[in-house]
Amino acid sequence: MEQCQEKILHMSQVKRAVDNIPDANTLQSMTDTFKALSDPSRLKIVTALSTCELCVCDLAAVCGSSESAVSHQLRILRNLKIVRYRREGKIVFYRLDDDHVKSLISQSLQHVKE
Amino acid sequence: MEQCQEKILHMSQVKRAVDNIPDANTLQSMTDTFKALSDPSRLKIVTALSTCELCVCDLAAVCGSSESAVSHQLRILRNLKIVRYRREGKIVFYRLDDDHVKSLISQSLQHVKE
DNA sequence: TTGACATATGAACAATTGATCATATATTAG
DNA sequence: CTAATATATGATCAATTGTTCATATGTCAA
Repeated sequence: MEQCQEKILHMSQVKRAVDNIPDANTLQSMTDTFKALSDPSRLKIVTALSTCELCVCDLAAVCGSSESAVSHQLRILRNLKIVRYRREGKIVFYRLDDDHVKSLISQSLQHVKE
Repeated sequence: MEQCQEKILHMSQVKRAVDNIPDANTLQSMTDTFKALSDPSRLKIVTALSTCELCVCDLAAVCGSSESAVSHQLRILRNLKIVRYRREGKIVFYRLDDDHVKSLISQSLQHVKE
């Protein structure tokens, strides 16, 4: 191990690679975003919302899970600014927060379809 | 709950949303891809590899973790076709498998920078 | 062949996570 | 106000996951 640390094969590339890694906070936010999309229930919610806004009740029907479970997942997505919501009376409508999320979905779709 | 299932607020949207959700296998592959990027160690590896190819030894140095740990993570990334490798004597060089991964990284970076 | 080095893998353990159930909050109707 | 409905949240528990350590494999040099 020691030896290996000392004779890194491509020092300049390693340096460049290290410089290219985002700072710890940014990296953490990025992994949080990916983690949010790494659960089938949440990905279902997000892909569903990529067509139009939906309320919690509808999302539960779409995902085939309980409203409580959906609500828990929505909180995670909300905290990560992946979804926004607006209240209309008793109903809360959710939609995607920005277009980057749509991009993430479509890129991953293309990736797995190869 | 029963009641809610029966009076879905926007039936046509729900139908459209359901139709837009990829089939189970595709969805699983997508979540696997996101999961792969949802770990700080693996995201470090991937962002490092987005600059140039690197060997396991270098990646360990870049990530500040053991070569064993890196190797374990690389296997996961390999299985998901996120990275490729080529062997040159004793050294194994890793690089990103395709450009979709780069896109995923840059999109998530833009997302968190807002 | 043997020894050294780079990488890979298996097992085990600690930490994280998603679902469930019960309960709480928010809004409207009456 | 109270009742009903839609959503949110807290606690618990089972399942999953990343790291570590030990060991195995693969490659080259002598």
